[in-house]
Amino acid sequence: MSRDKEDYEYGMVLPEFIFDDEDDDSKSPLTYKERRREAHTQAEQKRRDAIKKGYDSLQELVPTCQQTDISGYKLSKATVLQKSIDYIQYLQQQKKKQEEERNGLRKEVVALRIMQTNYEQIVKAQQSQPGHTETRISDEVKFSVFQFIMDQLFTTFSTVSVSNFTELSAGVFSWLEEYCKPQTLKDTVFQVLRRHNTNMRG
DNA sequence: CTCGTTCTCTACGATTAAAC
DNA sequence: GTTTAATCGTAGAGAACGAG
Repeated sequence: MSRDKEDYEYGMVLPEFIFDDEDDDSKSPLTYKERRREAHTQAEQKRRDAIKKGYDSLQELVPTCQQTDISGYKLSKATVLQKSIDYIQYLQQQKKKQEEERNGLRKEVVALRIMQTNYEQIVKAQQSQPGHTETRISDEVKFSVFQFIMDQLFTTFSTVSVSNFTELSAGVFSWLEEYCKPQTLKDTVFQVLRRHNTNMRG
């Protein structure tokens, strides 16, 4: 491979084949310099095509870039880049939000599992109490008990003032204290059960 | 390691087309 | 008519890489 000294001044891009016929100018009408220039032009074109392809792919990927602008013209490269940046930032925000939501739900699941375990233990303890016998209580009796309790609560609640929130919350607290005590509710239940038994006998 | 070759990037001027 | 953005061809610098 022999080249003129002046050729080195360009320090340019060329595939090996360009130099193949260097010693025989009759094969090509183009000078060495011209051939180098053409090859470089081609390479540059190829590079620009790759960049263009990259912009096109980006535009296809980003939903906000998929439509052309109002006038119907293709979005500028700067716009494609800016919209892509905006979209990536939006996705990052979404991801963060979803992660927070997921963590919240996980905590909720843990709390609910603890509650479930507690309730299961309560049920288990009640079932294993000495003297406990499983007796079937009819839906009719259950409904009477429920109805009686609710009637009584409703009657007593009617004394609570609901004219504004302050009075309502104050009223609710004293109402709970007075009418929703376990002992009171227990008495109510016994009362209705007794009445039910009397009716059955009579 | 040096040298030659190839690849990649930047810069610049010219041109074109759309927007203002 | 001017401005702006995109595209093209060209030149040159430097990194990357393989051969010797």
